[in-house]
Amino acid sequence: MLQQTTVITVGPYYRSFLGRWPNVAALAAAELDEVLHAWQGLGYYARARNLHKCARVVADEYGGKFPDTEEGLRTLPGIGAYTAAAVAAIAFDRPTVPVDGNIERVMARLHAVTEPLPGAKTRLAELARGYGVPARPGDFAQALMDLGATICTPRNPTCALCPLSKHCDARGTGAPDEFPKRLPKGKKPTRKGIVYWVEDSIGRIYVRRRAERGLLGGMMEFPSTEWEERSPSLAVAKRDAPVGQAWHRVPGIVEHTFTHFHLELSVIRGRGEGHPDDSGVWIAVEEFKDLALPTLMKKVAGHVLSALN
DNA sequence: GACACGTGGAG
DNA sequence: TCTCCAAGTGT
Repeated sequence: MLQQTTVITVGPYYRSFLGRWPNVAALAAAELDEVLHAWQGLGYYARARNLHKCARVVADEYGGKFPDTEEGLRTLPGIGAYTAAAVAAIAFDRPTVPVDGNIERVMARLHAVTEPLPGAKTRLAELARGYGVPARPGDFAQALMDLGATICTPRNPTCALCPLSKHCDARGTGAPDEFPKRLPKGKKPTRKGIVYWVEDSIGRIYVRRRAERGLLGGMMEFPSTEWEERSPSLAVAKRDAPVGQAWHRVPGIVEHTFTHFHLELSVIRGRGEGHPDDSGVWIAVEEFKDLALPTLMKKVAGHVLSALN
């Protein structure tokens, strides 16, 4: 959960997961659907699929016990270089140094590394591991991460409180907050599309499941045209609708920004029936809470519902 | 190595 | 309002 996500955001999800699935066996026994639903709003949904798959691998192939080496952990779904090292060090006291974004920043400042990220990753990891084998690997890692999270912060670092300030090369430059250097980011493209909000004779809405892989994988959605640089015309959208007829455009636009592109969606409302899609279901608005609806789709629903009032 | 992959809080 | 970025991983 903490991969690319703040502790504050994760907290409630973590407690909810632990309450509902207190151990690996319980999570392994859960349906992927339940897990995705519980994950909704947390983002990076591949993590939810990996977590679930990981629980099943540990339950089925490791007798419910996690491998206790970095190498063994590394083979599990969703566990990469950082998490394998972090679990090995913190849970199993293995002599290794996980390197997360916090530690990269601390090292970049301590040594005033001018090479920009992401190219500098290898160098920063070498620096973090260059202090010798830590006597208490878990504490060493968490000390550095917490230093980064609370004092050596991305903006406005509190150098006056930093136990390492006298050794910090970036502080000597007078602008420690300018480390680590980063390559300039490219501008995000904008994509556009048209969403189909289709209602049946008793007021239920048509939703379907997205493909397992890729963007919002496995989450539920309202059908839409492709999202491309140019939105299709309304005529084309109506012609290609997977379900529905008697369309009316809902005024306004739904906007959402993903990691790598902006999205602008128009919505058309229509009436329909039937099951054009294996993964499609008709569902009352009141039941949306039972679906794994990503934030984008909640915005769409909110947009349509507010337009009706 | 580069890119895809969400979301919300902070400044 | 807008940019930045967070206990990264998989392809």
